[in-house]
Amino acid sequence: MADKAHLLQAPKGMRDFYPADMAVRRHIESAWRRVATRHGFEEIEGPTFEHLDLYTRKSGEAIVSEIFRIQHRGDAELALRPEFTPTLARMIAARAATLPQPIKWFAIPLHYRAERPQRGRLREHIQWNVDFVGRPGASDDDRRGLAVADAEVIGCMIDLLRELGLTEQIVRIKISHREVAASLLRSVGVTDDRLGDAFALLDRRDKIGPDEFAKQATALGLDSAQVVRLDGVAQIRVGADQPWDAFREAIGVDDETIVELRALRDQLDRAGLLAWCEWDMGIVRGLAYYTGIVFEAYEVTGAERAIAGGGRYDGLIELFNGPSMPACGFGMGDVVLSLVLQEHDLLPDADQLMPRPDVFVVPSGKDDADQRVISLVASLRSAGLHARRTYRTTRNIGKLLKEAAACRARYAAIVEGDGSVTLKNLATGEQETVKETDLPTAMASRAGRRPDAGES
RNA sequence: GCGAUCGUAGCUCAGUUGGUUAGAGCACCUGGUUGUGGUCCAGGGGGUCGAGGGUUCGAAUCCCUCCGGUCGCCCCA
Repeated sequence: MADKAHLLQAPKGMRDFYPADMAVRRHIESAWRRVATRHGFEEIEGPTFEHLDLYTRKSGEAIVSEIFRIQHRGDAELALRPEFTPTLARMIAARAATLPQPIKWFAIPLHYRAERPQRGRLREHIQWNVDFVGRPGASDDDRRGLAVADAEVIGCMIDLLRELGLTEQIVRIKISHREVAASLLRSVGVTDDRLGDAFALLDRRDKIGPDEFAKQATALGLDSAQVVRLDGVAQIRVGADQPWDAFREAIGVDDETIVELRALRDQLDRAGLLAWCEWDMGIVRGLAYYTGIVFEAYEVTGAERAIAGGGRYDGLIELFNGPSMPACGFGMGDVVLSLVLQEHDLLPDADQLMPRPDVFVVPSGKDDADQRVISLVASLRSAGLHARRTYRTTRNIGKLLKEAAACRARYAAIVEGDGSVTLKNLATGEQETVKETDLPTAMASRAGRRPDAGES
């Protein structure tokens, strides 16, 4: 591969982040971190590589075939992580005995999949993972008790959407339940050995159209009356803020089967979140480890892939040799989220997101001003200020001020060379003269700089 | 893994039926207008036309292969 052009390209499906791109990325990541933190989740991180069998243990061949594998000499095969949940389960299983419960953790890791890139899907992406592991209340086996955790997780997700400017008019959280859906499928006439295929078909309903749907449903062994009933199940969509009876009648199963959904509704109602949510039995989720509620966040026009998705996976910690612990969580990737924000004009321009210098220092050209710039910048930085300077040799003050404005500095400091500095407020145009030695303290007090100013 | 489509400067594009050393605007850089963000002036860097091969006297242009982008399929973390 001595191909020079080839070496200049990022590998397929991978992204370069130039400063402007990085500013946008940090904008999203910091919103994730801010929201998860205020909901009481603590940040963790795991290794980028895991043992390959961490994934092969539970995932099907189709998923395993899309994992990037790493073979180093004779060592056991490694995998670039395709998802975070197995790592989370492993970390919890390893210390389950000593961790205070419930465990509320989040992570913002990079994930990898060896697939053909397309809209909303790249080979490397950043995904926010939020998980609630353990029982939210006193230990009991009350099926309704876990709804508190489910609602907290969904509430955190909604708060993030809101934080970035999205509304319930733009995004909808579609909620289903694995067991409820399975029960519905059985009642339609799907046999247990065809349940998996029926779920997959349910998931595809909107994409393949009614005719193809009917054809494939027939292939599952359903007669024409059953196909019609299955189609009815796939199309059940009831706003969560509608009366509960509307949903109960739509799916037509007994109260015992939907007790967890009912409990979830109560929790979401108390948190004031029902307007964002919708019961949709067509939501399936591909992963095998989900055991209860499953949910996905969609842009309402359906133009994009799911913004986020998750659910309850009560058996997974045990599968990694930990204790039996209930768990619920979701993942939200940066790619689809960015697309949706962009479409709705909610992604600020990069220059609005780049860090702003407090002060930009330029020499006047008089006396030894050039030399004084160096020590002045050093003392400003020592005072904790974001200080930049020009590297140009021109003495054209106009051009230097333009440079200061271009990087969105709050103030420009013109070093006069006689021990004084002309300090110009670039927003208002006001300027004044201060002593060079007083500049760091003068700046610190007036730049309105807060300790966290660099983060947001 | 399969299919469609695209690829000329950082960006948006021009480049005649194949015909000299491949262009424009914006952006960027340097300086000037002899100290205030604009305007203006002068100058500059940057592309082996995605890469490699073929046809031809001659290829950005025609053909093949590969590499990427985009959009689908499969699958969805």
